[in-house]
Amino acid sequence: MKISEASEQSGLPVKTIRYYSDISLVEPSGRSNAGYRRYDEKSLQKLIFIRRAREFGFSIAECRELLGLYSNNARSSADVKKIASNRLEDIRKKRGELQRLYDELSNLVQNCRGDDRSDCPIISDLADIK
Amino acid sequence: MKISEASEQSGLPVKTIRYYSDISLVEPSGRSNAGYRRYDEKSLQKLIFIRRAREFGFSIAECRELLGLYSNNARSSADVKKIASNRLEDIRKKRGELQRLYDELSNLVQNCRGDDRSDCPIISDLADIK
DNA sequence: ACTAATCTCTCCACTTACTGGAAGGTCAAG
DNA sequence: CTTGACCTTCCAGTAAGTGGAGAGATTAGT
Repeated sequence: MKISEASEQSGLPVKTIRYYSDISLVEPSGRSNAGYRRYDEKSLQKLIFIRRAREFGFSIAECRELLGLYSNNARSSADVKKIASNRLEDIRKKRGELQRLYDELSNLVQNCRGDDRSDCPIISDLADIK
Repeated sequence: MKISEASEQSGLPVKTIRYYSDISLVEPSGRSNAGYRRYDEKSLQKLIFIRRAREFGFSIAECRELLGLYSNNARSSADVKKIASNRLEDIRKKRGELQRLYDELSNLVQNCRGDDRSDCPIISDLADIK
């Protein structure tokens, strides 16, 4: 199939698929006479794999690693679990930070009258005025 | 004060302060004969303001906007509240996505034995194998 | 006064993960 | 045979900095 069909099937933009080809993350299975990229089932599966992994927040570097494991039947599930656990830990941290942020900011917004007066606790707090 | 002291006082790296100067976000109050950036109390306060706003996840563009409001005594607290509320909405969304992600991924990790066998639910799920 | 260490300057390149656009080649339909 | 949709490569830009090179300035110690 051509790149546009691979795009439809995988849910990735054409540009992104080309980009993955450029960085040798997912190479097309071949090229037509005119130089058009061809994708077969296997390369399509890899694209889908990457799309999902990216949705899970894995970086391109991690995707590359996971893809290696994915293609390697001799992999151990321990290797995969390690990468996923690291990612899980990242998410845990980010979630905590985000929550703290949310609490602080919503507190500020609630204390702001939101009228046409110029005194505003959001500005004051950002400016660190005691 | 020189840039290194502004850095200490504001909690921003020297490089970042120079960057903010380059993009005209916070200009130094002046330059020494030798061309060294000088920062006074006012410019320092702006740097601190920006650092805190960035910690709250405001983009540089939003910081620029907030800084305009910060410096403008004729601002209305409604303007500020609007920007902050948008940001709050972003955080709410991101928080939801992150939570969903966390649940899915932790489910996968829990179902993975993590031994030296090659079958692994994390890989299977990413590959979208039913 | 001299020297060495520490600043500071500008400029350039690199980062992540793409996205947009220009210029040009290819292919199928009417 | 031409039109329009597709494909190619290459160049540039995004956000928000970080890192380093090479050169000038300042400061501390002798």
